[in-house]
Amino acid sequence: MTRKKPTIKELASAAGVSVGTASRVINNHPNVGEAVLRRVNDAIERLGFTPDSAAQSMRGGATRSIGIIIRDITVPALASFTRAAQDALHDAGYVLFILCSTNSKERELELLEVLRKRRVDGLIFAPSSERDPDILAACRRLDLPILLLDRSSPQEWDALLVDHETGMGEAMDHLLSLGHRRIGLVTGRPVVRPSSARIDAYRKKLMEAGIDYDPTLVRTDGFDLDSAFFEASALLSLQDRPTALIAGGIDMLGGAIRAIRAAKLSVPDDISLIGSADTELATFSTPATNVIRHDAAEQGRLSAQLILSRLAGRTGPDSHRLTLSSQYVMRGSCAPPAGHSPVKRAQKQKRRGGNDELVGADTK
Amino acid sequence: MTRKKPTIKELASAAGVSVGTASRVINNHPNVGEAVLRRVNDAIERLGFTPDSAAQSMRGGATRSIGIIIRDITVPALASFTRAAQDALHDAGYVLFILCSTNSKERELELLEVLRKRRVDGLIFAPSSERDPDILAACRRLDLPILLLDRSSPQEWDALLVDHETGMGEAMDHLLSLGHRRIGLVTGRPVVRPSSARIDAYRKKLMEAGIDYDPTLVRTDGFDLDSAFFEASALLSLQDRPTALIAGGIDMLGGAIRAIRAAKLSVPDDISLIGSADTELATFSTPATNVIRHDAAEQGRLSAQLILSRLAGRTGPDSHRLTLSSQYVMRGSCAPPAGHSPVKRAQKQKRRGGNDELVGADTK
DNA sequence: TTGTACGCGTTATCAG
DNA sequence: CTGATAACGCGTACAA
Repeated sequence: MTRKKPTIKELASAAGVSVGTASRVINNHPNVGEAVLRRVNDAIERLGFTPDSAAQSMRGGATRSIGIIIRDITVPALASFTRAAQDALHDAGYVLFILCSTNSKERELELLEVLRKRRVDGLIFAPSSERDPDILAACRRLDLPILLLDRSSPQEWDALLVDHETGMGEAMDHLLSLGHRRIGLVTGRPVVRPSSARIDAYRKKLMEAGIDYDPTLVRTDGFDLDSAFFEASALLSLQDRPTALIAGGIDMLGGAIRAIRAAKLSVPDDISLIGSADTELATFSTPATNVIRHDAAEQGRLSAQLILSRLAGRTGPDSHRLTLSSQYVMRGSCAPPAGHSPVKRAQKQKRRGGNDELVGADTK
Repeated sequence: MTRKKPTIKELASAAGVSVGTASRVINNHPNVGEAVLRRVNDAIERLGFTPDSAAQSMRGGATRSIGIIIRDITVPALASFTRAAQDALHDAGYVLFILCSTNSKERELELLEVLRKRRVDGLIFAPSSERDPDILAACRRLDLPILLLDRSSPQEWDALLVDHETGMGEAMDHLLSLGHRRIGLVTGRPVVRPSSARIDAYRKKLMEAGIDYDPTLVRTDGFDLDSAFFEASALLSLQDRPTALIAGGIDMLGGAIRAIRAAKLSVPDDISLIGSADTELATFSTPATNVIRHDAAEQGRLSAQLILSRLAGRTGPDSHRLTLSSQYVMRGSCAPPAGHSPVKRAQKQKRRGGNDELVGADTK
């Protein structure tokens, strides 16, 4: 039974070689004698030797670890993202420090400090604001490759972006074609791309349909479930309340549903509903909820790939940006507004709910 | 703008002191001169100095990091657990390496190796089997404080346990009182406490009710959603299918619901349904699903506390174990079996679904 | 092909 | 109270 973690010195003496030779075997350098190699490998096996990564980091500089700061690992889409990124990084020999910011600036700064101490080799980050100078300064002093998650600025860093516009556009098209003219939108504050992109697409589609933009129908606060509940409730208690509601955040559908229930409304008869991530909740709600879907796991894999490629030596001021598509998935949560002449045929199909679903155009 | 990460040597010379003094200031040792202290702290601020934790680990031994190996961070209850544990550990100055095993033995061994290299100070672990000798050996060679998550053996390690018996017992009592006599149970393989405890409680309650135990009604495979779907489907396609179904795993409710839908059955009229974690899905499903609830976040906090206390010096062969209660939450997913004389009054209340819920006895 | 010796950034010990 | 120095485990020039 092996006791304490053996050092390379012990390994060397056990194999009857010098530490230099032992090190060469460990990192399989070219010039090692046949017999010596076997002897050392044997000892490695016998002692259960593993190089101490702290010491390695100190010598070589790299820690083979990268950090991620996200809002909350408790949000299903973010968990999927993180899981996928971690798996990919693991395969490349990296470990991932997963840190949750709760979308708080103070906490973000604190976590950046943690990562600085730990000297991670890279950072995947979705800051709570794209323009906060303190956060940007803290990032810069890290002096690391950074991959922004769905944040478009600053331009100097790589970014993995989601094309919210397309999915949102398809969703709006659908609602408008059903006859909705008052469409509520709850999302995060527009200091961050996912919100602003959604709002842009929302306004654009309204304009195309010749409908005036009514700012009271767009409520922006946190991306979290509680904010969603609160803001959705506000919309639903308007005297001229919207006939459709879009939850513009991956964790907001639950809050919206809760608000709708609290208002004793039913989906889709009283109000049509669209969510922004394809979760268990969206699938199993009754009726199943239409969502703007994007593949979180794929985003995680690609993020890992992007940052690894950067770590692998790509350097210079040219930043890489990757944009992933989103698509609108129709299920049973949308219908013509009450009092509107219904398009029976199409509606019946959609209302069947559950497994058979229609995916919007941009499927490829 | 601070460039590279400054070393203690640079800090010392910037402050005009020796590295020894600098170090003393950093770790606020008692004997430091008033003026020198100010001078050094000033330089720390100015340079943005942070001690390199790799170097610290090398010197002191401790890495101030602890590892957790869990099934899948994508499972909501596990995400909540992990998040809470991480927050508590963060407050104590530790970082948490979150690693996902997918309940695979090979992967577990691989991840244990990762943690060995990284020299974490402690491990929180829910192994896929309580008795697998390879895993136990790998754990032992880590030579670390280990906290088992809902695993009762081996006894030598601390453990945080969930009292599945109580919640399961209450659930069974409810079903039996409604008149169910054929109750299906899908759960994980009984190589692990959560499964075996559930099965034990299930059998005990049946026996008390004078009902013969029918092994065809208990299906054990993975704890994951797909296994749940598959095993639940098998139960539902029995010629004499159960009138109630318990999903005995924190990630299994979705699979059970999917199976029920695929079988074109409806809850609770055709079949009563009980889940094992209080998730969004359980809350927002229609009808809202009865669950056996336990507080994952609280478990996370307590786990952190337990392992910290162990790290703080508690030593010796005496292991600490903490058991947390579970409780049965009644909502709208259970009813008397079809054809059974219904208890109308009680049922109506439960069927109202949604927010008003009745919590089982053990509420304290 | 192999061994020796130095340095990475810290902290702790020991003199002064 | 402060400064110099050894040691932690490893990789790598450089020497043999």
